[in-house]
Amino acid sequence: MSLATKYNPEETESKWYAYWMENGFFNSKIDHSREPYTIVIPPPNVTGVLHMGHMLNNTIQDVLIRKARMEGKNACWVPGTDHASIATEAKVVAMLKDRGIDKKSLTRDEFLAYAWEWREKYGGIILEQLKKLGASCDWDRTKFTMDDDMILAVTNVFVDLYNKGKIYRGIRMVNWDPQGKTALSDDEVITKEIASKLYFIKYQIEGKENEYLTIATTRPETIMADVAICINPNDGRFAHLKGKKAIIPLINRAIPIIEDEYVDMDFGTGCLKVTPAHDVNDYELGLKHKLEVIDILNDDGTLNAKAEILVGEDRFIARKKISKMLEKIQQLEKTEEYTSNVGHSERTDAVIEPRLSLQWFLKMEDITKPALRAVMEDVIQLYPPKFKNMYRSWMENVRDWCISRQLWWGHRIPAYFLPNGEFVVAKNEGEALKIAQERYDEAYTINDLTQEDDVLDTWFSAWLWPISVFDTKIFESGEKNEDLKYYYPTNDLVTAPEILFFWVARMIISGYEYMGEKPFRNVYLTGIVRDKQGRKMSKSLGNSPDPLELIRNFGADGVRTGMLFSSPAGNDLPFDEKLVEQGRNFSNKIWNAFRLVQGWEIDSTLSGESNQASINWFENRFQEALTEIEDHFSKFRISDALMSTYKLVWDDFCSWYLEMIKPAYQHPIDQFTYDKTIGFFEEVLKILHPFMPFITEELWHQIKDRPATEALIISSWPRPTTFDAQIIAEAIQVFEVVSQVRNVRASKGLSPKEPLFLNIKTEKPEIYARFDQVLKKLANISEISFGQPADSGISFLVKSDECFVPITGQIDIEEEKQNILKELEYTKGFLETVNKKLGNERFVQGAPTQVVETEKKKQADAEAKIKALEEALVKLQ
RNA sequence: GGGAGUUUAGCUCAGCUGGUUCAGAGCAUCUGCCUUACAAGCAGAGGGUCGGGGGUUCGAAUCCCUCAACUCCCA
Repeated sequence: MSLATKYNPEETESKWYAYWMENGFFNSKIDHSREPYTIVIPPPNVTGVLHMGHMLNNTIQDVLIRKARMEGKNACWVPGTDHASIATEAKVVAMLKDRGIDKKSLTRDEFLAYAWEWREKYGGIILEQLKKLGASCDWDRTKFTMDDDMILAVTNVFVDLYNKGKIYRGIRMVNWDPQGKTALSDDEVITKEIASKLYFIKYQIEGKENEYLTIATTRPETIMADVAICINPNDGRFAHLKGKKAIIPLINRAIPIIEDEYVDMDFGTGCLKVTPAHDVNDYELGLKHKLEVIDILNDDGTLNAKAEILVGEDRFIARKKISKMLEKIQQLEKTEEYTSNVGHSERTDAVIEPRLSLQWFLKMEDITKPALRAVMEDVIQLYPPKFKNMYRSWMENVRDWCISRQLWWGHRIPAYFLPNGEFVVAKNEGEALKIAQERYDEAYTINDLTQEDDVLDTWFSAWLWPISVFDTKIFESGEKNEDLKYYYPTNDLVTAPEILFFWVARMIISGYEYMGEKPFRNVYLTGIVRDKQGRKMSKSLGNSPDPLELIRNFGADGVRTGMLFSSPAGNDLPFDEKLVEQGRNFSNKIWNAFRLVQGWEIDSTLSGESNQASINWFENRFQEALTEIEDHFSKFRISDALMSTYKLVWDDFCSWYLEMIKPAYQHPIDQFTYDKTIGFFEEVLKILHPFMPFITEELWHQIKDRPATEALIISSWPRPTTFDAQIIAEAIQVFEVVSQVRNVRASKGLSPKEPLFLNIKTEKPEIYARFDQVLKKLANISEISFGQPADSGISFLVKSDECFVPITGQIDIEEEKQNILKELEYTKGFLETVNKKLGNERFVQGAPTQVVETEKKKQADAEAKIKALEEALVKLQ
């Protein structure tokens, strides 16, 4: 035997991946004779290295794409990465810091040169890692959201939407990340519950020596930005304060006391400090009452000159100091422990500062409508469908999308400011100048243009992905190229629910806006990979295994199946190394099954007749399983499809079929059975291939030498046909007898080597006769007889067939009696409930006839069983 | 505060329109085996009354109500 007893994946994997690449099996070209099957990868960001979430997500995509390829579809999986403005810029800034370079000392172009250098060096890592997993992407199509043509696409979309009046510039309260020094969209903010304090601060009433009002706030450092105190007009407690002014402590500025029903009389003290520059609600209130806006914070979260005191201090330090200062002048009445929800930057984890700034927005109200409808009407199907609710609530309450970011790394906004304070939007300087000259002043030159410094939100490029990976020109010309016509809409999108709004919804929006058509048919939402304690796997927690290490230890096939064993759509995957271990064991099982078959000698003079029943059974069983597997796939139940495959291979093929037809040691096998078995093996390898591409391709070529045109990856998926359920049921009956005989041996301590007699009392002896050889081999039976047994022995029932194993000496008659009595009692009880049902007229009349029929059959079976048990009991006497 | 989801064997999960494919699977556990394909294995076994309570029905894991716990989304 030339093969090792243990499968060694490392060599196999690199060999076959190279082979697939060399033969261009991953590449897809337009072919109108075949149906396209397209997936665009959720572009991992260039800063990333492969993590467990990617592993799960890309394994699923690879399973889908490989199956489609085998089904004869023109499978096209487009890979790529996105530029991840914030994350990448943060990495580059950090890298520069290590080299002793301050970002502020660089020009934009100098900084971008470093950024590109960084991306050249690290940007491709994650794609290389995907190859280790076996991902069969069309690498020739690899895209990056900041490729020249992709930038142009984004620019054109911006200009187009601006010209349509959908993009505007406005002052808004945005989520400011003082660390990243950029605005964030609402989706990039994570709210966390933080234990903080509620500070009760006394404000003196103007002109009254000893009269104060008290406000409660979690942010005492913002009192210097207060412009009013607000009370509820219905609040009798404060009626006397109407029209008066209060004095801000420490800086002694008088501010009006205003009235608005917005104030919650039950919360805090009922007096609300109004700070429009630093709170969203206060900002709205400020607009309503036409209040002044005083912004006391710098973009890095330190206090500015308008604060008058503590200028230059960080906001959190200022908070502590102000608390002390207030205490000193006895205007801090008290503090209370308080849990508040505080927004944090998804990228930098800095506490978000609500901040007023001039930003670019995309109007969402109209543009989202077709996208909402598409999902609600299942034109685009979400798996699992429970996400429809979430999708709807988001789309119905969507706010305008803040698309500008105060960063350098990204798509620079194509807006050009003019000396007269106006701006024009155009795809390049030349166009912009032309418009500026036409609209404002013929005398303008290129030097009069100053381009907007901000870049666009990363998602503003990613939302075009299903279109732009095929065609970047359409956004300019409106003409679709051939690729786009052929591959769009794509078929399935596999991604995480976390980015359902960030990304999926926006792709749907842009799909309808620019193609008038959905970007994909199905969206499969994977769960989050968690550790055993249920925590999300993350770099900062250090609770994530290294995926490449896992692949080294368990094989890519093992890891792929391990990830899929327990990951129903939309459900989190509690990761446990046990899972990939199970995957590895499965690889090994398949490997060894092959070693067995490969070692057989063939004797062409032998007849395979005795194996005919086994072969027949497996053919039908395979079809049954295939039908099941297809059904699972059609519902995106990938885990279940894998489990059905797993059981077919391990239980049916290895544990039953191979054992049934296996020749005795050092005996040859007949040609017919051998050929059939190899045929089965090949079919099994095919259905395993999407899950375990490497080992299956290896064994496929171990079976025989084949040219590249016959590689497994491009072989054809087995066609489901009808199967005979009767044949399968009969085999199960025989298997059950085998199990029971083995059980008798185990419970009586008999050696498997000692042959036994078996007597079966049945109405259908032909079933057992057909599997005569199998029964004898698998249960080590020397002789099978039918009819009434002469001797006493151990008996058991399989359905209503009564089996006897005559053994002498070792039987404990009393124990046997007890066993039979126990079963008899149970069966009688069972019969009673059935009889009760059938005796109930309302049941007989009300229930469907089929149900009544099965009850009658249950009755007959139970009666037969009771009779058989009673006879067995008599025999024991 | 509003909304959604989950709760079935030790663990992770299936159980579609209420009725034998209704109590299942895989893993784990226990027992016996190194039987020349595989100890990363083989053979066998045990284990849950379906979160609690109430209701509808001839019949409920499945429908309704209620309580509880957990998770997520939005505010």
